[in-house]
Amino acid sequence: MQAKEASERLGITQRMLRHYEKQDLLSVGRTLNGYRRYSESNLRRAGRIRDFIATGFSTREIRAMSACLSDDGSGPCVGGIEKMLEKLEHIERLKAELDDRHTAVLERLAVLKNGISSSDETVETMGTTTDPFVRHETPAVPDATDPQ
Amino acid sequence: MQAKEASERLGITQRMLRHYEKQDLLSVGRTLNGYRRYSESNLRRAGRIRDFIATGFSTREIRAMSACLSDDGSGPCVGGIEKMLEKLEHIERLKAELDDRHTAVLERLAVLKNGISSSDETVETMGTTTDPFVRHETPAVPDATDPQ
DNA sequence: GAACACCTTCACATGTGTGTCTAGGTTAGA
DNA sequence: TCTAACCTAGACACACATGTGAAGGTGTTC
Repeated sequence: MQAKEASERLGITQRMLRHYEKQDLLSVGRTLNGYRRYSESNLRRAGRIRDFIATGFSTREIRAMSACLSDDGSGPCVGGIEKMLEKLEHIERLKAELDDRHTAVLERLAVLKNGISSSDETVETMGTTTDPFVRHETPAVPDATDPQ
Repeated sequence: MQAKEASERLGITQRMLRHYEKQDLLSVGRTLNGYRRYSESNLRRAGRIRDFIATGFSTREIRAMSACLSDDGSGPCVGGIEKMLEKLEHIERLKAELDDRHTAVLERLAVLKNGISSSDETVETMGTTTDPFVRHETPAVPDATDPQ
């Protein structure tokens, strides 16, 4: 398929597709007239790239992982093991964080679905401008859903 | 504690802490001389902010979620429910993706720990410059670990 | 062949996270 | 009192993902 359809199916811009290609993340075929020709496999890969970027990976990092994560050989990846280990840590932290957020969001939504208009003015949690001095902590609630 | 200690304990720069504060994500107390005074709760929150940013959230998004995820009221969040639902989708997709990547990485590492020097030259998977024309797809492998 | 919708490359612009430098104030120790 | 190590605010700079516009080629349809 050509660029327009690909971008529409992925929900991203053609510009982004070209960007990923330019960053050597995506290798897109061409038709005889020079038009890009996206395959289904291109689409899948592009979608993953998209998600990775949306997850905070840079194109550089994605490129680096690309070799390590390929189905085949390990050769070019050897030098990158430490990098991958770092990344693993990061991924695990992020997964945990996302889990927390996920449940937190669900809980919050549940609350909202019940009494929406119940509490009217709600403290906004941040008090950025108010409170000129030292006392900005919450009473030391330990876990991840604790604001501030 | 003051800025230096905070930044060291978090493993991020003072500049970043100030940035988050300036973006209204973090509300830090001051001592009488104007120095920032970070509380333990500040640290936890800053750590979470850090992870969120590293996970691809912008400060703007984090700020938007801040109200919704607070322990207390739902008031200012009401308008943001759709946004949160979108985010939820995103989060779930990312979690799945991270899971895939995670296992993929683990498998790859396992392979590497066995025969490292076995395969010598390995195809690099991307062939960006070679292959001037149409034939760049992999044979349509369907799932997430399929390269290209 | 004119119109139109697609495609191409190139280049400049913008937003955002972060680095880094400047210029100066504060605090503690010799 | 001098010095070093901390702190502050502000500004300029960079990388990166993206947007956008220019200038032009291709293909289809009337």
